[in-house]
Amino acid sequence: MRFEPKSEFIKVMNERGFIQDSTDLSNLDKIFNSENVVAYIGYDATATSLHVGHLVPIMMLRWLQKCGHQPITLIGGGTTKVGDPSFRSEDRPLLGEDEISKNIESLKAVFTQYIRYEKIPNKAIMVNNSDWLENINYLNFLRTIGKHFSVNRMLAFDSVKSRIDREQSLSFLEFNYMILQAYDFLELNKRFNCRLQLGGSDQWGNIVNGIDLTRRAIDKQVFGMTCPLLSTSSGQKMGKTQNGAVWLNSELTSPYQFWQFWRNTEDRDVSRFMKLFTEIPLEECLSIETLEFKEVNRAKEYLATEVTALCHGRAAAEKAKITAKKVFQEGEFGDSLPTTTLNKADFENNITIGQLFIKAGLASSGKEVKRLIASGSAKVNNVKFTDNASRLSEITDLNVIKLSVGRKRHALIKFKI
RNA sequence: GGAGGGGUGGCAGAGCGGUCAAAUGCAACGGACUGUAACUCCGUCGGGGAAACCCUACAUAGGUUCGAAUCCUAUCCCCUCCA
Repeated sequence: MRFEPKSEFIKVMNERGFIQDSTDLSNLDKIFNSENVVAYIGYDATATSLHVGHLVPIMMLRWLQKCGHQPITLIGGGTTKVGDPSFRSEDRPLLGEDEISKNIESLKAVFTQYIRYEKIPNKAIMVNNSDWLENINYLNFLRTIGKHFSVNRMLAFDSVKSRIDREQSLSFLEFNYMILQAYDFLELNKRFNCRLQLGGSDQWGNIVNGIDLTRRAIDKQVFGMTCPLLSTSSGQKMGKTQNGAVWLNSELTSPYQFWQFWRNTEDRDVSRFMKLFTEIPLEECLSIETLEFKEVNRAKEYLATEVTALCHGRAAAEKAKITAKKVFQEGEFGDSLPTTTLNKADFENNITIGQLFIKAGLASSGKEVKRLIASGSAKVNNVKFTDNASRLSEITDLNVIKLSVGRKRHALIKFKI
């Protein structure tokens, strides 16, 4: 028997493929259908930016708001100091205060891109769990919260089980993480009547603990819903490129690179990604599945532009699209290619052209440049570059040059006397 | 506290005196094929240098040896069993 959601939100989640797991979905649907619901997602400030893997839960929250409900974005300023051990084989390195507060700012910037925090009735709330975690009284916490947790049960959760099974140490510090996250949920319920926690499927254990705690501590029913963790159809973990993760922060991954990432989506994933990462109407997303290959290829541009527009704004997305067109179809330069400007010292030292590849981020070492030259994949202004000994002074046009590695990786070098 | 096993490249995991910048697999990068796709196949994969060539690396610090990832000593960390 298929589940037919009544509420707008659950319906969207369901048909666009957001739901991996949910507690009591039919009841949740009823509530969504009759009331305004407050829901939250939480992210720890463990990295300088979020990456595309984090995007799905954020999109869930965005839809939630669109459907008239109220989102809470929780920043784990407190829990970051503990470290989530879920599905990790080793302890996380402990982050310092400075780093954490820097990361928090970056997180906020991403959230505000997707979610509205002002001027509408159901404007979102931003909270930081350090507000209530920092000053917890240990004994008091153990007696009121700790008593609701069964260690036996905690050990049985998949998220830590493999760690235990493999006899890898799980510090007491990290073991407490799920309790703290559970406590967050309870706290948000008390403060804002928050009744739903969203998250990636790796968060299931933590979410369920929060639900149980809220029931035991204050006898209220709250809900959890997780989305699938991203992977491509060929089974790759998603969001990785030659430069590492694809970040949502434009300083770390430029809009052009971001656009390129989506442009290179596999055929089989285009429709699925449209449903998850854009607001393109469902029918249109579904129609992709029946397209001929040539049209699928066009659809990837559409996908890339829409995802980029959400993340970096419409203008940046269009610009990235135009650059891509120039670079790939016309062999031209394109404004939003990664650009490096040379400084005076480079001229004085008369560095080698090979070094330019390193400066442009197309190669990580001189050795690599050599390899690229040897394989014939390094190009300067679309001409195969073969002479590793050539130097800057041999460049005749001191305006701008394009460096390329392979067919896909391009960068510009600009000159400034 | 006692006995034993182990710490190797981004990861996994061989090597156990020289031919080791270190097998193999994964990841990554490049090429062929294409559609800026997937699949498959091929190549590359510590760093500096235009090059000759040089420099770091097999937990850390010493030692033995012509020569050590490989042997010895100490230290740190992880695991197993016993108490």
